[in-house]
Amino acid sequence: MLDDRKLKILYAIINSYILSAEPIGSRTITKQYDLGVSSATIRNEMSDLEDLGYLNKPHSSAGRVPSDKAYRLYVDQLLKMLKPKIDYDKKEEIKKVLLKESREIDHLLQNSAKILSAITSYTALAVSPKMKGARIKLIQLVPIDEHQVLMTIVSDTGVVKNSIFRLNTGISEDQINTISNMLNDKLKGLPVDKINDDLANDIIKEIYDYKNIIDSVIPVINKALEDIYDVDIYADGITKILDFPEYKDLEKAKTFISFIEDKDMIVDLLLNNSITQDIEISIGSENVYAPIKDCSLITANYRLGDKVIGKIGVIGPTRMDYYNAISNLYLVSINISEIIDMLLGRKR
Amino acid sequence: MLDDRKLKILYAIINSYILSAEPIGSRTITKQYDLGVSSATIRNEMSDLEDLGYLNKPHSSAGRVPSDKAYRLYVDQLLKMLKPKIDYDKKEEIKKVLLKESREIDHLLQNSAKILSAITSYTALAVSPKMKGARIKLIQLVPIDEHQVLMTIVSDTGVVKNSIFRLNTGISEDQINTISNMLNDKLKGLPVDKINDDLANDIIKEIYDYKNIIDSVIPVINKALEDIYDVDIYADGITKILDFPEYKDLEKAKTFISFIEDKDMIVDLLLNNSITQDIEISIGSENVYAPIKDCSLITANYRLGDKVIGKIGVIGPTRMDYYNAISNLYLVSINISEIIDMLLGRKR
DNA sequence: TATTAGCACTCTATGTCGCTGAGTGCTAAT
DNA sequence: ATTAGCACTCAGCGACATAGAGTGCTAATA
Repeated sequence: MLDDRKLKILYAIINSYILSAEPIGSRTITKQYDLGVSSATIRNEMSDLEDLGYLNKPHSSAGRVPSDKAYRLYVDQLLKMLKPKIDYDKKEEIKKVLLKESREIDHLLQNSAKILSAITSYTALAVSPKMKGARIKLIQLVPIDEHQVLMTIVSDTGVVKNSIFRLNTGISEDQINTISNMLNDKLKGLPVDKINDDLANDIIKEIYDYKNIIDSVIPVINKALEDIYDVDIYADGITKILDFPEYKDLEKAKTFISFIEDKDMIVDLLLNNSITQDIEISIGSENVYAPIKDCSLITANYRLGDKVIGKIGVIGPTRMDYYNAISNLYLVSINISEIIDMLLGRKR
Repeated sequence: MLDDRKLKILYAIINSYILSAEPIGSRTITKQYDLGVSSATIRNEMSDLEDLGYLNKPHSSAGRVPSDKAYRLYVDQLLKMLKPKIDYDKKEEIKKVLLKESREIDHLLQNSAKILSAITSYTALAVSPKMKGARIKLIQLVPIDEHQVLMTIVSDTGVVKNSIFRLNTGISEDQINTISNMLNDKLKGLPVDKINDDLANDIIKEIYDYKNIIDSVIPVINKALEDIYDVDIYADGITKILDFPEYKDLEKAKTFISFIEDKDMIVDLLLNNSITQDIEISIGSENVYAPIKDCSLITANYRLGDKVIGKIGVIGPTRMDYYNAISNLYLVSINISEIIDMLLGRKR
């Protein structure tokens, strides 16, 4: 559809615009790129590219600015080129930094966001491992004092969840332990989302003696599981967006930052898109949420074994250094997966 | 030192300026407050107040702006007036909202920050209970699989800390339990900051058989305790600062937001000042940290029983609605203490 | 003696005007 | 098909005038 010259010109404009954030004129192209044609020709081609929807003009006598469609073309091309190139030296460099302070998954993700934001100079986001599809590895009750019991649930994705709850009926340590063991036998290995009231009734049937206690424990477990679905968000470099001239407008900046601060939005943003691709990119108007309709979001999966359990991403202006962002995001995501594998062990 | 009329004028200026954020002229005062004197008299008094350091002029032909010294006077007065007035209806109203979603301390604090920011329209900060001075209520080890052990530590301040660690030497469930019980016997009730290497040696001496395992557990405990000191920060309404005209300057806004995002700074800000007073206020230049030298920070303690275990605060421009901020902050802090008492029980 | 009316003066904010420079788009020549 | 040339457009910028809010001083007043 686009002939070679148009493509070259379009890429030249995109590259220049990514650097300068200023509309690009025909003379700028002739000066900076040796395309062997005059500025008038470039002008004609630019006019065509505008008609085709790849370029926009801020006003009639200004230079051109790439459209979202142009970035899409550019990025799709870039992804193809990038695939085989992994800079292993850089990956190890990042890994070294990550390993230094990441003995727990939450630290790991926080640090990943930090380092990613530092390398790319865009805002970085990470979401903690999600429980959907996870299995219970351990559930146990421990008496803390006469009336308080600590419940701990560990998932095979490495998430640990504690709840302290009160029991009104006095209960002995032995009884608690019996129940704890029984719950563990029943629930260990089960997918988290398979635990429901039927199962609870099952359990009660088997040990009717403890019905009262079980009855009070079940809601605690359910609440805990609810909480466990409630993933955490790690953000870093939120204010980086203020460095870009397109966010000199306070109202825009405020909208953006408020959006990033809104946990529910970000969870939805990161988890409610497809996870088929390793790297997902949504550019400007492709984004569902209004506050980021002139941003680009790049996300990558991280895994435990071969199962995708979470995401990390960068978000910045559509005029973003996609090459840098994509490649570094990819390196960080690989490292996260590797380190999680290390922390949780290969056997599951 | 200040006669009654000067004081009235100063208060009038402060009140007007808090509302308008614009330098206050002598005529504004005569129009809005009935002081029974002409604008010329006000002008003379304002000139005196400026000489005394209570007022500043942005430029020679502008109105006056209160100095930090003026706010200090105003706030000290306000605190005296405010002390006996607690709006119990409002307190219960806030409590109702807080109770709805705060079954764990972290949610409680997050929600407190949220509601506080919503009521005051300033940025709200809260710090999770600190472990300094806390006692260990429970420590236990649980085998998860052949090589992994979950360690859980519960403090009497309601903080629960989990660490999953690996043991290279194979070890039976019974052995783990024995060690777990022993550690619990030894450490339960001890102040967290009393746990050190001497104690570790003590333990090893008593059960030399398990030396290897104890040796590998001790560093895990230490690391966990380290983490446990590492309090969390909850912030809400960070972008609220952008609503104030004094932060229309992007660079200033960026500095502020970056500061709030810097966890270490905020921890220091909240915990490293005296805790003698229930409400602490630092105004503008009284603040140590440069990025908030034109902000005011108001903090309140929350308690478990009679022990101060954490802080919550609001931060906004020095031109802040102190009355609203102080009284609501106080109500929220009382509620936090009460709810924590409920969650953790009165018996310790 | 304290207060006030009156006035000159100061300074910012705002709006207007014209210029400049970068850029486009068209036409005619190559 | 390409390009030189030119008229035209428009944002950005500085210069300038003006308005308006406010001060500080002086002299009159109670």
